[in-house]
Amino acid sequence: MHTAYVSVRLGLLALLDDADMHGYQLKSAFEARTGGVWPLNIGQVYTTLARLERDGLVATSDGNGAHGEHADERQHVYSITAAGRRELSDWFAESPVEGPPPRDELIAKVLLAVAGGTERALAVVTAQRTALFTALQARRRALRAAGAADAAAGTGPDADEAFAAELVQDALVARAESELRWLDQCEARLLARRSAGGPTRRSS
Amino acid sequence: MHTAYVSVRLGLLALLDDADMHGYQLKSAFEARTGGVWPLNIGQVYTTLARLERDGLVATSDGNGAHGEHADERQHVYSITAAGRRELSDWFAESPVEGPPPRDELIAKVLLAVAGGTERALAVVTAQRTALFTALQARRRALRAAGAADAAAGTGPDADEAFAAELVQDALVARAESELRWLDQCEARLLARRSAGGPTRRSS
DNA sequence: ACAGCCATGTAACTTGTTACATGATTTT
DNA sequence: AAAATCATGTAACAAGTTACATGGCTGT
Repeated sequence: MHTAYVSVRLGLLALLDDADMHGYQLKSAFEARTGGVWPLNIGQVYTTLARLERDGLVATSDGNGAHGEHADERQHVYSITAAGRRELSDWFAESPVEGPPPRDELIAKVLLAVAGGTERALAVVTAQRTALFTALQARRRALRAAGAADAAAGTGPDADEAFAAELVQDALVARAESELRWLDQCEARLLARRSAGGPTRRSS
Repeated sequence: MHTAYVSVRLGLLALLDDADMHGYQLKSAFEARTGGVWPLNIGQVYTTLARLERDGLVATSDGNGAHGEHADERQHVYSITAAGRRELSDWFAESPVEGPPPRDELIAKVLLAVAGGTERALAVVTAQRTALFTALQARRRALRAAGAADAAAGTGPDADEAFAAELVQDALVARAESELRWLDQCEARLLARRSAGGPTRRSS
């Protein structure tokens, strides 16, 4: 496929690769697997499943096996198809960096603030840094909490979910730290530029 | 507005806040401002401008002022409106972390690979790390090149573009480094989990 | 009876994205 | 004259997202 940023679609596919499920289960599984940070509207599960079925990546069957008769209408079980498995393994193997990098909100904000002049850019950088710092502290707290939950869960039924939560909090903390460092770099470059007599307003 | 990830829409708005332009100029300006890493299909500029106009965030006028008569049809100049400025300054002020974090391709890939078992997850982590490392080296080279270009441009006409390229390469390098560190963490956690007798396949 | 969860789905909409058609102007 | 660049737009579709309608089942 040629479209780049498709987490829900391939996420559902990955869950179905692990086990056949129906829509409602997929919602819970998706949220559990992503440490609870990515809520998924149940409606989207069904729209996405319909599109996956349209594209032949999943197949549906009634829950009661092949009884036919008056099989329970409201229990559609989805399974991944061979084509779906192919698509999924392509996704897992695929390099995360081919073609242009995904548009990032923070990067876009800063770069485009620079278009409005050095002063505006500095203001935006400062504001974003403050907000990020607060968020980072919250994430670190969440990480400690996740660690405690993980220890408590041991190898119990919630261990998988706690493990996922830990991984995702790691990632969010790492990202926030990297963004903070980048904002510092931006500020330094902007200040250097201003004192070097650079443009304070866009030239053309 | 309630939709979260809108870089093109607000990007064009930010550029128009700096100066009135027509569509074709916006394409060049957007790409210049984003250091050339985010190419923008010219068609999208016009669709996005049409939507911005529909929403009252930009206004259009013919290029020849208010002549009326047979003003050049093919030179539409767009300007930001008061409502547009409000929207834009909201965007700049807005915290990057309210509500759930954006779905990230790499995080999603790893978390959902974990759903398929520890071994699969380890394979994905390794593959992604190798690819990322290669990309990181390329980015560092690009950054050195951007630095050289910046020095050469001085305060000339290309200085703005070179400056933007530098900022964006900083960001991409920082992100890649953070992702690499995270992948290391993931591997460590996965290995610890495996040797602790954790599940190698999803339980239910 | 009622609240709340389980379960399925649809209609409507948003932004992002590209392929295509069209023509003017400038450069070679 | 041909090629490249400037310039504008439309049609069509993908994926994400939510509000809403519908009903079964379970516990109080």
